[in-house]
Amino acid sequence: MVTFDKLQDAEAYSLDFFRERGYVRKKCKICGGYFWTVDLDREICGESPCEEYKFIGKNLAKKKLDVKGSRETFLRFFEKRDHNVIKPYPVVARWRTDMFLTDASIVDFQPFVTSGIAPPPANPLVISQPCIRLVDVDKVGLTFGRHLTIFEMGGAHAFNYPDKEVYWKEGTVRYYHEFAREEFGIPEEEIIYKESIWSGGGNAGPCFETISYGLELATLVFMQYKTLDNGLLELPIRTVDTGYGIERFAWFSQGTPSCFDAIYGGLYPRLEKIIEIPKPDGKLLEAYSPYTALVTPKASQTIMQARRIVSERSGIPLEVIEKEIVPLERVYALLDYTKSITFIISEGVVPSNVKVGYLVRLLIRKAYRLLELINSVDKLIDLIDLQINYWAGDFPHLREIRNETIEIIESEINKFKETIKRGAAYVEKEIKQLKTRVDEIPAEFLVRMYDEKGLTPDFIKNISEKMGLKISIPENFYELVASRHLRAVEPPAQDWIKILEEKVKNYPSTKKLFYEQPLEFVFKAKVLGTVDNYVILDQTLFYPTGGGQASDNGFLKWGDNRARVTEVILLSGGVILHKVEGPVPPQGVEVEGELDRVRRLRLMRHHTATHIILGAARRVLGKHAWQAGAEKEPDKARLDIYHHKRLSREDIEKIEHLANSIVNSRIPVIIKWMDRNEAEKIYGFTLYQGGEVPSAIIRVVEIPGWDAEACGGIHCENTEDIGLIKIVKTERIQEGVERLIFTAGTSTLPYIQEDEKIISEISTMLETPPTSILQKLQETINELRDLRRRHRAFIKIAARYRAKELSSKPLKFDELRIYISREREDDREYIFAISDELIEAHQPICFIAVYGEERPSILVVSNEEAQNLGLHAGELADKIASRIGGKAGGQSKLGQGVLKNDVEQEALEEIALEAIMNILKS
RNA sequence: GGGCCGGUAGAUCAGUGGGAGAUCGCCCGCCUUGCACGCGGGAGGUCGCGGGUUCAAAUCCCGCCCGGUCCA
Repeated sequence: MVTFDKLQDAEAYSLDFFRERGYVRKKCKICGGYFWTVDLDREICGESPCEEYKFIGKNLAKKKLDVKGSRETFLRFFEKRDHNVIKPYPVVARWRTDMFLTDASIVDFQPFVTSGIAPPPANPLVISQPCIRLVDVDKVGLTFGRHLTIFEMGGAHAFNYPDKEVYWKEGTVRYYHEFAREEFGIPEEEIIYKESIWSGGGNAGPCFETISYGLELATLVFMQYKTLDNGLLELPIRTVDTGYGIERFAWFSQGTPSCFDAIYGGLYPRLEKIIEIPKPDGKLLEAYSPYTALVTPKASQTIMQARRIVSERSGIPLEVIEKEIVPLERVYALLDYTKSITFIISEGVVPSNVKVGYLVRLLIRKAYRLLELINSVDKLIDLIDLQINYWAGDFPHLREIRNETIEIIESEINKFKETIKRGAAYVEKEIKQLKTRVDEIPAEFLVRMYDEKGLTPDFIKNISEKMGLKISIPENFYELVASRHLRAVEPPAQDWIKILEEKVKNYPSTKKLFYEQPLEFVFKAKVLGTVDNYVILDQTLFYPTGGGQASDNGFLKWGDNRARVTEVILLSGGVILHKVEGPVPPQGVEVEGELDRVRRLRLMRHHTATHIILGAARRVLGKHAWQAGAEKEPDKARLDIYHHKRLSREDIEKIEHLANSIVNSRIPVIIKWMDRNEAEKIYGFTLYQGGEVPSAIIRVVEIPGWDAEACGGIHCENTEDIGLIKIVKTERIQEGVERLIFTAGTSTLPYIQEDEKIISEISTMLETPPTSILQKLQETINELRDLRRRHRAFIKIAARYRAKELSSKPLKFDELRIYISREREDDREYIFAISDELIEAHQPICFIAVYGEERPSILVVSNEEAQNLGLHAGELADKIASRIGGKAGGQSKLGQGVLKNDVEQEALEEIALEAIMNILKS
């Protein structure tokens, strides 16, 4: 264990190489950082924002290179120096649980290689890895391409084991130096090595940032420590982690005003046919570009601040920047975003509101808003298509999956348009209201609209300005949003697994018999010990819960004793625990284990069926249909897959047909243990449907020609053993994730029986055979509607007669007319209709009715004139109700309530009149 | 995985505990050569589902389903 200060020791950066070449260590007078240079007069480290770019418009490199040229130069350089070239990994880091996107080349080898669990595919190796970083997404364009959401990181990596040293700091810096000088012709005095500390993903180490002409071209990291709370721990494996900026080398070699010109220069002619590319004066650009080095993409610097700095130093007025440069920046950002979108979607990510799907949704929305700003809102798909064609030469999978990519993005755009449309109507309405109360839009409103409706402040600004309400967007808007989400996080529950692991840490790992003998159900084993009611055996046939497969159940027997095994779990140390009910076998005894045979066979069928269904879904829905989760139980299984639409009846039937055709084809299921790197080479990363697998050797379950997955579950020997696969239900558990619930083999029977029971009961109730229940039901519904309509009509007629009857004999007090009626029919509509008929005249009228048999209701209606006499209908209703037993209430014109006891006409009249008299008297 | 918002007529939505509403669309009539507009009339609803509180729930509370959105 060492302290963090260790990383700042000058010793960590002092190399023989520097002494040989005459490098000296200096302190930057601007940023205060240490750097190495051969230029004794140099006082500034050269890294942005300390210094502006010095290579713009110049021809400093040996040759001009595009991205491909830059990449090839890099790969071939290291290939010639004994590095094996490795193909790039996906940009979606599905082999990792701690991150969504590959943001550095070393990510490909974490955590298994860097931690020593698995060997690297080669050592040393070299790779050009497309990386995606979204942290500075809003400032892409501002720095003229120093920052990109997607870029290629040239990684030359060496893994140094205690017993095998490849190369370390000296070798790394020498390679870089040779590369910069020989391949790009950068003179030694322009190659600066700046000291820095790198830390990320729980690791840390010293590093050099290499700088030439104001541009950082590479970072050479020496990953050496594991970071702990109180210090650093030396790692057994020291990793050389270099990141050469492929696009930056291309930019430097071309000296174009922006990095985007270097990356996309070849694309501009075709791009211009789709959108207008602003063309500021070339001299203006060359004058402006060097000072974009002064922009730092940090949250603390606002975009306006950044612009002011560049304006001051370059001497170009802000108005000119706004008019000439900003539109160009938008096109730059658009190019970058659409490339990121293309790469992510092409790897089968479905836009959604969770996980990586959310990240790509944000990108698509940002690209869409940018297109709106340049009046080309319908061109997103054209740009995606352009990117596919532009990069497909180097990344062929982009073209292979083109149609699917386009369809998913189109669907996402349509969803966004809907959101915008709904949002606009809502905001207009809200602003109309706000205008009556305030004269400026409150910040809280902006935050609420963003949080609830996904509407950005600039969108609201548009609308509110049109409607003439002032608005100012707070600089700390996104902090306000974040603060809305600040809530105390619940501490994680006490982990009982951890406690068990601690208790069994001295036991040897349990021998697993279930992989060798998947169709054996009885075994003998020795009891090594027990913890509470958990039994530890030396070996077992019981499969523990894992990989989404439920555990086996069964019995342990010894002598005349029998214990029921209800759960089996595998602890991280390799010890398997058998949870038992009944007597617990004593330590040292030999037991006979017996599995619940039917349960196990059902689990096997469901597991193999899950692989088959996944293969079918990927064929029916597309390659984006990755597994999002799965669970196999004896009576059913479920598989969650990514998909951007609800599954139609047709989709489901297609999947069922395909899956059952694999069952019928009687395909043997092949299971083999393979070297991790080799398996990835043969099957690709679709192996990891179930998530990461932390080992050098992985177990591959293959249904030849259909599906291959890294999987620890127990499977059928042959697809035909499954018998039948039936999807019984689908749900959408989240946007972009569909859940398929299905059954295999005889587990299907209860579902069929249940359906049949329901159909048969409906059939009986409708008094019609099952084949015509639909028609009969339709007729029944039609009839119901017709009856309802007629009922309403007759109520009106009946009420008119009843009202006429009542109005002929009102109780009168002066000009007040009172109608009191005990109605047997329990129909409120009817009573109201009578009331409406009676209440019309222009004199005080009060109508009191009790209706219904069981729990009679009371209704009191007073017209305005009656209310003026003091006859508050609600109070009157309550007074009457409380006399009879019951409660009521209401407003002055209308009172309602329910009575506990029945009341006849005479009694009702007596009580009601008394109540009215009391009110009139007071 | 968590937070927030919403679900009322075919569509868009109003309705803060006391009778289910508006606009558009639909149907009929009038006006007009015809269409559109205009005028008059009409049909259309298990207020997402289930439970609770209450004399009384579209409305308040709880759970679920569905949709939207933000965050990790």
